[in-house]
Amino acid sequence: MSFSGKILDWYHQNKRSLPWRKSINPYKIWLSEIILQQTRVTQGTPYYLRFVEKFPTVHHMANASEEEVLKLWQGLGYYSRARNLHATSKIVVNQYNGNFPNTYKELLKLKGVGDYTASAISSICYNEPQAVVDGNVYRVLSRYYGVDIPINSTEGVKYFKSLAEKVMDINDIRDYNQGIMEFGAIQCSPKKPLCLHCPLNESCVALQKGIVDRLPVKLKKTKVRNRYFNYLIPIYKDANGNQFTNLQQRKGKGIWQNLWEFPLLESNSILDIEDVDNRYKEVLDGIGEVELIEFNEVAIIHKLSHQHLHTKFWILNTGIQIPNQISFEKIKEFPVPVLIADFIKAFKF
DNA sequence: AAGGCGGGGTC
DNA sequence: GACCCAGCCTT
Repeated sequence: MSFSGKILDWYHQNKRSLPWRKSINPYKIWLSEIILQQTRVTQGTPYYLRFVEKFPTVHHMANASEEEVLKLWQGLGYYSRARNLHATSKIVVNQYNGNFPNTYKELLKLKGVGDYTASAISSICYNEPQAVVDGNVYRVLSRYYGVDIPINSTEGVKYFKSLAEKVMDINDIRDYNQGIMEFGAIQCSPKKPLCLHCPLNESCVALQKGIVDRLPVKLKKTKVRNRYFNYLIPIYKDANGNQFTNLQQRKGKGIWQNLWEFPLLESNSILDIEDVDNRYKEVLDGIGEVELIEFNEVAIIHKLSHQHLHTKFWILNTGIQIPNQISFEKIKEFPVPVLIADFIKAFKF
């Protein structure tokens, strides 16, 4: 039997029941594909369920604010996906009359939709013969055909896309594409693949050569940058006992764009209480004299894929109102990075 | 062509 | 610690 035939047979026997597989509604497929970019099914599924609950159609999402979308996305990471998700929902409503484009070529024009996602949507929703190439497909093809071209090189991207197109089943592309990805996730997994009872184990080049654990080949790793964050939490209590603090929205480039955080004093190394006392006015002026309290003695190292954020939180009790202050009860309504959400939880606002 | 962009799970 | 995850975008 052909490669694609075995993939299809395996899929029909082993596919998981996943919420987005219950329909081929392009809005739901698009939503699931954006959520699942660089994200495991187990992590993305609860987000998908909350999104379809809150935004049943593309119109619901388009009518929401970016802030609402970011809040629902909070904790999932790669927040440009959420910003593009919202922007695209508005484009689909306003420029496509609420109907998603139904071809690979048109889908590719949408924000946040690249080659993989356009292929996935067009094949799953419309049976258009476009080969998906995600991390699973790279792994399955590189092993089965014994290809050691780095998957993240320009040559590799072209080679594997071409190979994927060559071996796909255009007569059932919807199930074939989902099948090869599911096969990569369940059977041909990164660690400890189930080669012993694999339907392809008699013709898998990597297995025959004993190099399954060395494929696929990937170039280098990202270098990690250390940064030193001092979050300053101003606190003002009024005569009625109501408490206030301050949040600011991250703008411009870099991490966590459009998410909210406490006033941030970034430094070149870890600061002690004296340093902060001398410098807090750089980012938090107009709050008068303060009582400065070190919240965590040992810096929290929040790890992103490319940055390590050595973070200390400082409490600044002040006797006068804080510019742009917000009440404690409002804090939880803002979309914030996990680092901030964890602090909010620990501080018990 | 290379680097930036999150957070969590696994080994 | 290192690797990986239904990748995309900018420079």
